[in-house]
Amino acid sequence: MEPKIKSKRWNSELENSISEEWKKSWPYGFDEKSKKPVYSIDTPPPYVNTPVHIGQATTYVLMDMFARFRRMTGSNVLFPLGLDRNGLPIEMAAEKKSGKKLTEMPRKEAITLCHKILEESSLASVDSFRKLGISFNSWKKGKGIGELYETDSPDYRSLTQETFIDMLKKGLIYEDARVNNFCPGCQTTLADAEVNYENRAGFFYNVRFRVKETGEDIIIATTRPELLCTIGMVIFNPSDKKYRHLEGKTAVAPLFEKEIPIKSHPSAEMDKGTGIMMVCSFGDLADIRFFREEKLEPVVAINKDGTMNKHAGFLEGLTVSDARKKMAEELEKSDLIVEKIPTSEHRTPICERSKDAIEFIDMPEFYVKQVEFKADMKKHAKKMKFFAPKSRQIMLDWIDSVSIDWPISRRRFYATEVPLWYCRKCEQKIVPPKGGYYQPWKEEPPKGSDGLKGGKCEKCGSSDFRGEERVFDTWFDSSISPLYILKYHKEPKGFFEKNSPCSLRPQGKEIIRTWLYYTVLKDWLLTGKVIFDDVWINYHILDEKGKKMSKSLGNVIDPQKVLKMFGAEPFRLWAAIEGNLEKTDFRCSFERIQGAGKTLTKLWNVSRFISMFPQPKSRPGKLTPLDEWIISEVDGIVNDAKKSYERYDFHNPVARIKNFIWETFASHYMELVKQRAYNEEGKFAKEEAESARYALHHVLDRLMRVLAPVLPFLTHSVYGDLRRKDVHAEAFPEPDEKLLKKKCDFSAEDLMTANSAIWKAKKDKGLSLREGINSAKLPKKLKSIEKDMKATHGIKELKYGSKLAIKI
RNA sequence: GGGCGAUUAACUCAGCGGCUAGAGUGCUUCCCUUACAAGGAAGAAGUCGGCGGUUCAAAUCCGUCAUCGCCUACCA
Repeated sequence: MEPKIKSKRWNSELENSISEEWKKSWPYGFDEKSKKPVYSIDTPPPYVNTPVHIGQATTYVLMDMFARFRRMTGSNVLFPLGLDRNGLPIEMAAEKKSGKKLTEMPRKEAITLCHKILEESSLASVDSFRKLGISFNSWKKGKGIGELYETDSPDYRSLTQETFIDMLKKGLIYEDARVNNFCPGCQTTLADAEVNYENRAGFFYNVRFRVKETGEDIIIATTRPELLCTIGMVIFNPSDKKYRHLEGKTAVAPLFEKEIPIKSHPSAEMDKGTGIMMVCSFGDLADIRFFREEKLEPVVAINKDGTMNKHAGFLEGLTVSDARKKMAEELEKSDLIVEKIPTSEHRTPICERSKDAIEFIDMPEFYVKQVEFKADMKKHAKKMKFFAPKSRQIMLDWIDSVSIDWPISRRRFYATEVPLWYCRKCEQKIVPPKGGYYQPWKEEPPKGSDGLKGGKCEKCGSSDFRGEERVFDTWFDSSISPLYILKYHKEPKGFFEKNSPCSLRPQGKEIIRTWLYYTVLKDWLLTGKVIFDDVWINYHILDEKGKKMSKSLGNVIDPQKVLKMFGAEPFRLWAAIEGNLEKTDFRCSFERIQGAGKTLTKLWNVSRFISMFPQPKSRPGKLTPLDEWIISEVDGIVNDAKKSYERYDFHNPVARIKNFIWETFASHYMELVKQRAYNEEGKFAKEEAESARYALHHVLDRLMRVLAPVLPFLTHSVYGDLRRKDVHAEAFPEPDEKLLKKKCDFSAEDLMTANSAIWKAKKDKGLSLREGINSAKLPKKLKSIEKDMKATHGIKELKYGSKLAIKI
């Protein structure tokens, strides 16, 4: 008998030919006319200027498994690909490439440089996605449902602006000048979510102050001596006896001779530093809060370029870090520093993008209200189903730590423009109508804007307008991705109404506080809905040594390299089996991806073996007990896999399926059924052979379908060769309930133990596995498969007892 | 400082109240048996981080300590 499948192993060239086939007619487009329920996946748009690395590729592969599985269970899957092209990362790349600061050139020029970066940005990521077999709805850019979208397209940006106009009118957005995180390098205000902390080396300076009334010295520790000129108060803990006599007295700041009140305050801890501290405006966010609560007048001594201003006296013009050094020197000269203790533990807030130290500067910015919605947000976080459930806590913790509203305006260039104009004469605000894409820095306000009357300022009649120059935080854009893909702006009462909330948000744990949090907040404020049903949070793929992949460490693995070395299928199988990305990080190892390839070879050859036998047209009237057993085994596994897949767990079921293929099926069932399936010597009845062939094909069929989401190429190839159908268009298999409930006489373990004992006995005697044995005693439960046991092992006399015994 | 997670075979990981604790890789011995030598068969290998406790029963639950990660915070 000749197998229908010719080659002896799976190879990645077969992937290429299937890719070519799919290129000609892409089978995964979104069908708007379909009556099936929509299952929507809000995929994370990767940045285009750097290609995705293997860790990200792993997450998209897993998302693809979710999508493919849902298609097989009767959903119309919305699985669009988006590309992120807005914001600081693009501007940073442009600055690096040109060697110039964008903030120091005309805006048009800066934008031209960004466009250049975007044009040159390779589409390596998109190519990787294609080769990995990811079934996004479309690879074509467009505005249609499911088409590839870009976050800087006029269509996307107009939705971003529309949401701003809406929220502004609803009073959910306001403008205010308050002290906030400011990055001197990027020259813009930042939200808390964009600030990271790093331990940086520095010093504790123990500085000598004088008490005006008593003339005594007090020693105050600080890491920011350059802020001495902004000191607002000196405080000590109310229960600290050492300083109690100073209550209400006046401290004199050294060098500046500034007089400030000394008070007791619970936020001063007795065992920190010297137990008495100075509060300056502003070393950190806590200082801001303190000044606000104590109604102190802050002195802002730092300019927005990160240099000291006139309030800093002799430090004026110096950068913050130079000023710190200079101040320390001056204090030392005057013998005002008692001690200087080096520390590597000084926690410094830094800009997530540029890594510059954050300063606190007041600027007028737009804010989205969020503090007053903390309780609502916690309710929403509890409503969404998190996979894994423990990931919910990350979001709850973050909500707890929110203390100020969300500043959304940025003083940068390549991002969505804040769509506003102002009358130059009377500062009347001009708000354009929803639906357009506006660039106020280079356009006049459009007709129909609020605040205009006949093209003139409604209030003063002037026609001289100033366009807003600020842009939005990129998260203000990103947080509407589910609205965009569900066509909120095009069909709020149609497609959106019908198909929201979005079924699934898959994303990394590190952007829970940004992407997930902001999306849930903003989309709820706009639509009144909790925008996601399910949230799948992935952990990270680490490098071979267990280190996080990052460009700076130089340990980034390109998926193209993996594709070239092994192809998509071993990588996909590895991604499913290696670890549980919902719960923990795991490592990327080429050795282990290659190892996954062995299972492909096994599965391929199992298929090849089965392909030798014709598939019976219908189910034989009677199946042998062995065949009934294997069918109930595979059906049970498929049934459990379905339940796990629904919970986004591919790891456990696929590992189990892999084990089933190698052990239960290939090593034991196939060995036992071979002779009967061949039936070349006519030892078995025709019906018995038919039963074997039916069971073999049944198992193959189930394996192909249950693995189709994981191994789209291999299953497509095998199923296509043997069934002439596309496995991806098949339904996910339902078990044979009758067989599943029927109890077999024996278990898989009984069978394996018996086989192993016989093989071991032969081996111990130095016999080949093909040689026969005279007698064997097997457990009674195996009696129903006597014929198969005899034929497989060549047993002449078979007896039964409670114990297993082999005689040769 | 607070929180979360991890610690299981040489390595990478499953298992998370109940039969002698599993898998892959690696290792040892034998075998080209007509699906597969990128294979097959057999095998060695673990006081499940330490210490206490709950239970008839503990990798599994509780407490505590240690080490390593991550998140979070007003450590002057």
